[in-house]
Amino acid sequence: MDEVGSGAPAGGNGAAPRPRLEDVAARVGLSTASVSLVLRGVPGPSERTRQRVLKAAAELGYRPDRTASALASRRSRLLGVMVDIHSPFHAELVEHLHTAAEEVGYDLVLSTLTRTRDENTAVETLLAFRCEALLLLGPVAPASVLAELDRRAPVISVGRRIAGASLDVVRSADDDGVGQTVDHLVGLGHRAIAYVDGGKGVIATDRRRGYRSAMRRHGFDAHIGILRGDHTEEAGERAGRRFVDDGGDLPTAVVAFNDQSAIGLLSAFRRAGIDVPGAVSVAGYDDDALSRLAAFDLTTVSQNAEEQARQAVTAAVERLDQGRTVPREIVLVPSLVVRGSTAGPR
Amino acid sequence: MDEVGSGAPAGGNGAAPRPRLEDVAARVGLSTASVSLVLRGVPGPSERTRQRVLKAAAELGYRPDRTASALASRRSRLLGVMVDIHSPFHAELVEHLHTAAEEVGYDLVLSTLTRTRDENTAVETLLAFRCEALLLLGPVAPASVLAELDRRAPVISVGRRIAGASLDVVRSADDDGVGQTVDHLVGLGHRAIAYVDGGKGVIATDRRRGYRSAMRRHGFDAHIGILRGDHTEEAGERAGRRFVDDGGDLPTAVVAFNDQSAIGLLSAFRRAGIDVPGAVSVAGYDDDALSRLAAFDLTTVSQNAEEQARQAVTAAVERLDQGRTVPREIVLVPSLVVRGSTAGPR
DNA sequence: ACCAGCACTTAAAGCGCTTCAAATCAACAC
DNA sequence: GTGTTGATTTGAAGCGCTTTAAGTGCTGGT
Repeated sequence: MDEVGSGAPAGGNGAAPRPRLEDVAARVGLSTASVSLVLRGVPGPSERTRQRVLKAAAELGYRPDRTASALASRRSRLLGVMVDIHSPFHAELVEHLHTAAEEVGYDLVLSTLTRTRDENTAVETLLAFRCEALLLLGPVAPASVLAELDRRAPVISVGRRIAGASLDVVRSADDDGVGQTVDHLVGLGHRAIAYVDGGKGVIATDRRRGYRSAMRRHGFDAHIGILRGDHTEEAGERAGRRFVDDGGDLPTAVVAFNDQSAIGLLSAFRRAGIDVPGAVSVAGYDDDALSRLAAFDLTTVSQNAEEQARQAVTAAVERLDQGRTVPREIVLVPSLVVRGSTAGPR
Repeated sequence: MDEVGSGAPAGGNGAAPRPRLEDVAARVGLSTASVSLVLRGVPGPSERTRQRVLKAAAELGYRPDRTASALASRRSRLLGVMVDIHSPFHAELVEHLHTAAEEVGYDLVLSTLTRTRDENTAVETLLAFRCEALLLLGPVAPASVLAELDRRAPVISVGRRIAGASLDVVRSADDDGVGQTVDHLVGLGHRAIAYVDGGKGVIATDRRRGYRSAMRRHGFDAHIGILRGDHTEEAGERAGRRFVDDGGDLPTAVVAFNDQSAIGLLSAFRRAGIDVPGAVSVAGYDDDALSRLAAFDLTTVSQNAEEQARQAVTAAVERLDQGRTVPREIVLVPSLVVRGSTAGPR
């Protein structure tokens, strides 16, 4: 690549350099120190000064430079969030994280997981940005790795339980959630209730356990049936096709690891002409946006994304601004959301 | 909020302060200048020095502080990306943007649009991070606002045409894409082809125009039928229900603004017992992950997310490192992806 | 010996902002 | 007048890194 340009990070065209604190200070004939205080809302400056500074800053279109202030204050006021950009549930969490963070004066930095970007890269990026705490949405890394990471910056595991609990966790009781779903189906008269698994993560393990123990609790050990799967629509669909191809003894209800899987499952059924919930009931998990669509109208479990986001931010703030050092685990109670994809057995 | 803690941005627990350039320098008995050169791969330092520095840095677990280097170099090497976190298509773009940016030594900062976070906030956040260029995915702001923004930092509009073209645009020919879809349906024998609109944005306008003109081109003016909608699954579903409720003269094919809408549409049809593509064909736009699912198997239009991402990054680099100042518009040719949701009319 | 030329290194001046200790000032009490 | 006090304001020292002009040694040529 041949360098032709000036290398200057100039604005679009003939951009004037952005105004600095010093420019604002000069305009009102004060020191940069005073201007800094006013702009940050620190008590001290007189009302008159405050007004003049604010006016001058507005006139100049001054925007503080985060980079510089982070360096000087040794505080970035940034929370790093690791998300799976393909997950609707994460999208919802991020929405709420944004508002929760804003309320306490923090900003978010998002780092996404993709096919070519693993948890490690994502987290290192966050750290390079000097995020003060890391909110990891459904991390997959082993507990030991996360514990190690926690020594670099407070880590909050969102949605996933951590064995030794050496770091903060905000999650909902996944086993309970699936248990409620099974209870609901049993209440409708189902016995042959199958489960489409979510893979090897801790979250998947918990939900699977919830299914298993609920089935046993109802004395349906013999009906326990778990199909391999993961967190994608594709996995749900594959499971659906397997059911269809098997023909014979279809279960009367299927519970999926999450809504994405459930939607794949449901669509596969309907496409094969199998009525849901007429012929088979389907339930998901997460209560994500799609599950609410009338066309899917999926019975699912709400994890209360908003509350989880709020608690995660609170946990971070406690660590950062209130000196908490002992780990905390916050377990929310999930709640079943009954919609139209479940009904009595055929 | 009562401040209890030390306010120190300490790591999880008894965290040692992260090593600085100076620490590495001290360890090898060199100046920070030399270390900086080595670590940035600038030619100059001798091979021996290079090795020793690298070794020391590794041993100390040194990580450069972006914040500081951005400040010092007046270059952040950051590209700001504004995305709709609920859009599967954007998710795909982001994936490719990541790899494209990495290849040219830039990093991405994501700023999401949510119900409570508009384009303006998203962009200001990006600027506060000192992003050197702004890649806006499907921006909705008026051209004048974007042009104004372009004076602060080069703006690349991705996916959306800009009237006066005073800034860079990377997009695909939306009208052509929808045109191809209509041609395909006409080829299958359809005449009554309806369209579910995407709202008021420029992209929606272009696609709508593509539909209209293709219909006219085929002499089907009388069959032109446009239903109100937007970019969500919900809109598609509402449109689907409207068709179903109307009963009577259902079109034999429906083209939707995007895949999300198409999936809502298709699901609404199937749920109502209307076979797709048996009774009605459905087509979408974007070729996003869900459209490929066998259960939906949606005929759609590929915008080539990868190429768009690559071009967008290239455009930014040209602006930033190669001194280009005249705007460029790159229009890719979309390609129809025929799948199972379209077939001959009933 | 002496100097040019080359290959490395580094001192030092910031980048734009925050932080405090210290200075300034007006108002007051003696 | 003088000393005090509380309210404001500010000088100056960085934050951790980049950058550039200015070294420092060496080599080789003469």
